[in-house]
Amino acid sequence: MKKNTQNSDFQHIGNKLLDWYKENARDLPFRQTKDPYKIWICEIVFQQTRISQGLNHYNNFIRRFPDVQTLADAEEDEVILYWKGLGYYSRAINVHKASQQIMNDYNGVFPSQYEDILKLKGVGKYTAAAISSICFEGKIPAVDGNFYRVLSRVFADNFDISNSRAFNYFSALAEMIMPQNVGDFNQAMMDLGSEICKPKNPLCHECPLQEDCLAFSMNKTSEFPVKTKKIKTEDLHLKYYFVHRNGRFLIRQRKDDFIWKKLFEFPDSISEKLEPFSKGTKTISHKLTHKNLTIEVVDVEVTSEAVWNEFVTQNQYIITDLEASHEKSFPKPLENYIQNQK
DNA sequence: CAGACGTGGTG
DNA sequence: TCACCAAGTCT
Repeated sequence: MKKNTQNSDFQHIGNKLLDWYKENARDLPFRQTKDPYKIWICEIVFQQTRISQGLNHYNNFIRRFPDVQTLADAEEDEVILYWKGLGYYSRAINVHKASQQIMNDYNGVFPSQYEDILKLKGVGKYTAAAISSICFEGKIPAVDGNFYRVLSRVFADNFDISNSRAFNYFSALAEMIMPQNVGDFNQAMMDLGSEICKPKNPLCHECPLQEDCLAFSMNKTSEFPVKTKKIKTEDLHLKYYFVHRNGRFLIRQRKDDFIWKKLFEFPDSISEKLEPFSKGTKTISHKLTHKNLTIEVVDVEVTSEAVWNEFVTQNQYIITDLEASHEKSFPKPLENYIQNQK
């Protein structure tokens, strides 16, 4: 406690940040509440996701699932549906499980202690700190990519952010500049990191920390943060069959622990009897963080009802159509393929 | 614990 | 164009 109130040469930095935040905080829907449920959902939605990309998903999610009870009572597939197009779909599965954890373990009351929040599925150290500080006056820095970037620049610190100890390292730095109001401090760091201290071409002339920033004084902001580990991508080839008849087509739910877990997809094989119905093939290229996908989709229009029925029955595929498919969550490239059928 | 997990924006 | 990155967590 005391280290936050005295003996810190750097705490003025945190206070400057707070002053800046009072004038420059972004007006976002989750900024007007301390409801831990809403803050939690917001923190999960915006993991590795820009505000502009996730804002509609956040609003739609809160409208449909306004509280823990509603979310816990929902079907998993509907929760995943509300994550459609957002990516990192395990987040949807995890918030659903966590809502049931809250119902079972905390009688539906969102836990207020950092250690309890941390036990929730899908909630790690960053998110637990954010919820704790914003909703319950916890005094823990919510160290994320913005903290890495801002702190490494302010202190011209070349600690490698790909190192697994980076979280602890930058947490200690954060505590040196952290003021009493940690909730606003954490949110101020996020706003500064995304609006001013951007990865490329930071707006240093607008930055409240400019005169404290060592990287700026050395004209070396582009050299921080240091990140040695490069992402390596591999090529992957997928093949699907768009098996359809009279406007209806076949899908199934992915069950494995590969990409797009629990999302829906097309059959990836057909029987010999269907092969004569194959028409054209379309090739889609789709990039993931770690994979360059090439997806081949074969259009199979089944003009024989007997063959269609046999294939559906033997493989237990789900029959859907353009309209009903809106109620299912598909990977983006398959969603695009379906929309192009119109 | 290093690698996997999505999508869209950016320079 | 394409590598990098954006409010991380899980295994």
